[in-house]
Amino acid sequence: MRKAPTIRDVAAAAGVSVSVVSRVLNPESGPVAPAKRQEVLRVIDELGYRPRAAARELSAGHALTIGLVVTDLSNPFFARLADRIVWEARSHGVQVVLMTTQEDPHLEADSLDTLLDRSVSGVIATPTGGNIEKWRRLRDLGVNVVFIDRAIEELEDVDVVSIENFDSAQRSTEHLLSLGHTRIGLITGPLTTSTGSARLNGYKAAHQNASLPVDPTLIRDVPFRGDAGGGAVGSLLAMRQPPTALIVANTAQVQSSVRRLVQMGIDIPDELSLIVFDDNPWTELTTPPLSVIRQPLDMLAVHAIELVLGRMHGKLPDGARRIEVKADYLPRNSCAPLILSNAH
Amino acid sequence: MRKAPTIRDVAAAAGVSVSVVSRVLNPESGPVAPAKRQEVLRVIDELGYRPRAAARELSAGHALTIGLVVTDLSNPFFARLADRIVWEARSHGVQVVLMTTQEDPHLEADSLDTLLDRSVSGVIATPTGGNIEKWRRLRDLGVNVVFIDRAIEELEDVDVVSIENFDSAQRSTEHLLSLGHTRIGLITGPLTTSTGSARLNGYKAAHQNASLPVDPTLIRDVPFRGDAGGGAVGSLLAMRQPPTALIVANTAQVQSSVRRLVQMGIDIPDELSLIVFDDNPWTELTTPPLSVIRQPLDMLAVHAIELVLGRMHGKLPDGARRIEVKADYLPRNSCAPLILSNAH
DNA sequence: GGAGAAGGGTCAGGACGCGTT
DNA sequence: GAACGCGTCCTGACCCTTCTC
Repeated sequence: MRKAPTIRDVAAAAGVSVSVVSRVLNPESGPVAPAKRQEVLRVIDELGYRPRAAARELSAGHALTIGLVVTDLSNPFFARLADRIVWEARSHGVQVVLMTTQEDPHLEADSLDTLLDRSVSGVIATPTGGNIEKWRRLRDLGVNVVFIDRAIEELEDVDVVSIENFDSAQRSTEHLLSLGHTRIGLITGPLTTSTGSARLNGYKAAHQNASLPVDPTLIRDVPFRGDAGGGAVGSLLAMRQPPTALIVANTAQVQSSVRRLVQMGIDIPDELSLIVFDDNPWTELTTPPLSVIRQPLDMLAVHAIELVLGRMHGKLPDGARRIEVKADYLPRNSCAPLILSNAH
Repeated sequence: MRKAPTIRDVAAAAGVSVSVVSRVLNPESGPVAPAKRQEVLRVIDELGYRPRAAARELSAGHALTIGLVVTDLSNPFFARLADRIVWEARSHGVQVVLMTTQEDPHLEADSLDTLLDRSVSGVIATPTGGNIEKWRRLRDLGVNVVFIDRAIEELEDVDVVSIENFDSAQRSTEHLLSLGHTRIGLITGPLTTSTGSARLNGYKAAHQNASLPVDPTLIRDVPFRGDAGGGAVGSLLAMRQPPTALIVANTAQVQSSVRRLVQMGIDIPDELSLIVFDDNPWTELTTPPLSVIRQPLDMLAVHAIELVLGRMHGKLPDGARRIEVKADYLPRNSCAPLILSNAH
C-alpha cells in the first residue's frame, strides 16, 4: 500500500517549481515553455501522478460533481434516467453522486445536506415536494438546481425539465374518447405534485372539449411508492359502472396496476382498453402489447445535464428555464373501440 | 450567494479554539467540557455550520465515499442492485458515486482512475474482465475492492459476491431434463467471464449426471451488451432439430431473448419450455408468466456493502472472501413436460 | 499538617494534507 | 516562493485533585 505521489514530488523530480506543474496540469492558467511542459508530462507519466480531487475541490471551493436525487432506482423510469445522466455527465468530465429519497422529505433533506457538504456544483432532482426552504438555500449557496419530471410551484426560479404532462394526458384521453369510451378511469400521481395535477387537468380538458362530464369517482390519485396502483385498479373495476378504458398516468404505479389486471384476468382490450405512461421495454412483452405514452428519457436527461453544466460554466442567461419535451403516443394493441369492448 | 461558515467562524463565535470545535464534531477524538460542548453545538446550529467534505478528505487521506461501477443502469438487474447499494451505503453514512462501463474496458479504466483521484475508500464493481493491472493497483493503493456478480480469476485476492451460478444452472437444467427434455438450449454470457463459464459448467454437469451428451450447437455464449440474445434465440430455433426447452442464463439478454420469442409467436410452454435468470418484476406479466431463477439482489448488495465497509473499518480479517448466495428456482408457467411440447 | 510531586482533564496553537494562484 | 482554502490531529501548557513523605 504505497503512497500516491503529490504535485511536489512531480516538481522535485522534474526540477521545476510546483507552480509550473500546476500550469501544465491546467492549460490556460499560464504559459509554460514547451521543453519544460514535455519534461513535466514525462515525469507525471513516469510517477503515475494524478491530482487529488479533494485538494482541488478545497481550493476551487466547489467540486466537479453533481448530485442526482431520485426516488429510487427500482423504478425503471428513474433507472434509465440515471443511466443517461451518468453517461452525459461523464462525457463532460463530471461525476455523479447518487441519492434516493424513497419519496420521503426527511431522506431528501438529508441528501441535500450531504450534497451541500460535498460542495457539489449542481443537483438534478425529482423533488418530493417538501423541503422548499432547503432547496432555496441550496440555490442561494450557488448550487445549480434542476428539477426533472416534476416541479415545485413555490420555486419559480428553479429550472425544470419535464414532459408535456397536460398535453400527453389530454391526447391519450382524446384517443380513448374517439374510440367511443365515455367512462375512462384515470390513475395518476398525488394531486399535490405538478405531474399529478397536470395530467388530471389534461384528462379533464379532453372531456370538456368533447362536452362530456368528468366523473370524479373514476379518478384515483395514488402515492408514488408502494402498491397503491393495484388497489386503485381493483376499486375502479369493482364499481357498479366500471370504466371501459383506463389510463395509468402514474408512472411509478404502472407495474402494480398491470400486475393486478393480469391477476384479475381482465381481457385487454376487450374488457378494458388501456394506455399506460412510460415506455418500459416490458410493455411490449405483455399480451397484448400495451399502448403507451413514451417519455423521451434521453431528452429529459440531456436537457437536465445541459442546464446544470451550462449554469456551472456561466454560459446561460439568468432566469429559470422550463423545458417541456413532447411525449408521444405509441399505439400498440391494448386499445379497442367501445363497441367491441361491450360485445362480450 | 453567501459564503458558508467555516470551523474558524464557529470557534470565534463560541469563544473557543478551533480544536475544541473539531473535537465536538468528532467525539472520541478528545475530551470537551460539557458546558463548552453545549455552547459549541449551539453556535454550530445557529450559524448552520457544516464541515466541508473536501477539507475532511484532504486531511483524512480518503473519502467517505465508495464507487459503484456497473455496466449500465438500463439493465434492471444493475438498477435494482444499485438501488440497494445506495440505500445500504447511506445507512452507514457513505455516499456512492456511480459510473457505468458499458462493458468497455476503456471506460472502466477511466472510471477507476477517476475513483482513485477521488480517494474513494472502496469500490463495488461488476468488472468487464479487463484492466487487471489497474484493479491490482487500486487495491495496492488501499482501496477496498469488491466484485459483485462476476469475478476475475486472475485476481484471487479480491472479495467476490455472486450467486451460485454453477448450482443454479445445474438445477434449472435438471428440472427441464426431469420434464423429459433432452435438447435444451442455453444462452449464457461470454465464456471468458466467471458467470458465463460457471453457468455452462452447471448445464454440462446436469447432463453428465443424467448420462446425456451435451450438444455444443445448443449453446450460445453471447455478449452482455446489445441485442445478441434475440439473435441467439433466432438461430437456435432455426436449427434443424431445434431445442424443446431453453435456459436464458445471460441476465443481460433475457429481455431481448423474450422479445424475440414473443415476436416469433412461439407458444410457451407448448412449443418451448423456458427458464430465465433473474426475477424482474415483468417476468410475471408475460403470457404465460415465466419460470425464473431468482437472484437475491438484496443479499448481493448487503454482502457487498458489508465487505467494503467492514474492510474500511478494518474489522475483517485479511484474505479475500468469496461469498456465494443461493438463487432459488421460482416455477411459474413457462415449463411443460416434453410430451405436451410435442403434441402440437 | 503542609510542601511538593504526580496524574488527569481541558484547551490553545500550529503543522499538515495538496493543489491553485 | 509563499499564502490560501478548511478540517484534523499532535504538542505542550495550564489547571485542579489527590497522594506522598
